Amino acid sequence: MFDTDTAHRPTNECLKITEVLARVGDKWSILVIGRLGDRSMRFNELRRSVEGVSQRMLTLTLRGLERDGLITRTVTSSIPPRVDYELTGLGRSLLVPVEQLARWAQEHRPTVEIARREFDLKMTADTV
Amino acid sequence: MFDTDTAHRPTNECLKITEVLARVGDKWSILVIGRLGDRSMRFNELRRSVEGVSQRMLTLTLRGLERDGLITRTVTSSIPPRVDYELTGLGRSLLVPVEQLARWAQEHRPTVEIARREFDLKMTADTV
DNA sequence: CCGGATCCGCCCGGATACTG
DNA sequence: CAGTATCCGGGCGGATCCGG
Repeated sequence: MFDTDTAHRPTNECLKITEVLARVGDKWSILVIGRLGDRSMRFNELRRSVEGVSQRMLTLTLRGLERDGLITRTVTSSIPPRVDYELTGLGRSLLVPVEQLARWAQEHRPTVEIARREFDLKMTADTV
Repeated sequence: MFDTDTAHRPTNECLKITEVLARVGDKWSILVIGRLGDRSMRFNELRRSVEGVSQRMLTLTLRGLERDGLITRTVTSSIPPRVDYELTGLGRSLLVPVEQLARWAQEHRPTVEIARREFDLKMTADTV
């Protein structure tokens, strides 16, 4: 999979896709994209909303998303200055599969947590 | 989003989901899951297939996936020993949204790359 | 209010060597 | 073949201070 043909060309497409997924896979990116799904937001508004993200990481994440054309950054030169972030069309299109993934996570989280506990129990049992 | 209600409880569900997504977001996990989508595979078979993954990382990735109940690990004690990895039902269910994400990446990769180049050009232009 | 710049701890992840 | 153990360098990410 991750390829159109079943012959499975090893690296060609796959690596490129990985590169793109690297952005999505990033912890903060998904959360930020999720927050911007409803409406555009300002920097500190996002900062408070995501909660747990440091200023540095939020900045870097936003830069990355902007670089990939997933969000726009509009500066309003006023005092105090104002910067709004908003999903682009591309960003909104990404929202669709991301939401599906989120739904999967939400739906199967209990199952995963049970599996984790079972696994951890077996491990400690083996060690002891 | 990432929440059932629009009231957006900040941390409760969201953090848990992030925790689950952490596994999916992992670079190797997605690729391994993708490989196992078709059929079960042995360790070194996977190692060659994924291509780029180190032995250590493949081991860690497989442990994580097994811990989360996404794959099974069946040992056949023979000489040489044989270990097969296979997707569980849960793992296969995850394959669905992951494939959608992969499709998105495949479909929009050119757009993203163009955006990146444009962005980088603007940056260097500003710096110079 | 929105960042950039810097310092630095820490963990990820590769390389290597060794077991069953 | 399928790992575990160990070492270690690079980069991620937090904290802090400063600038517009």
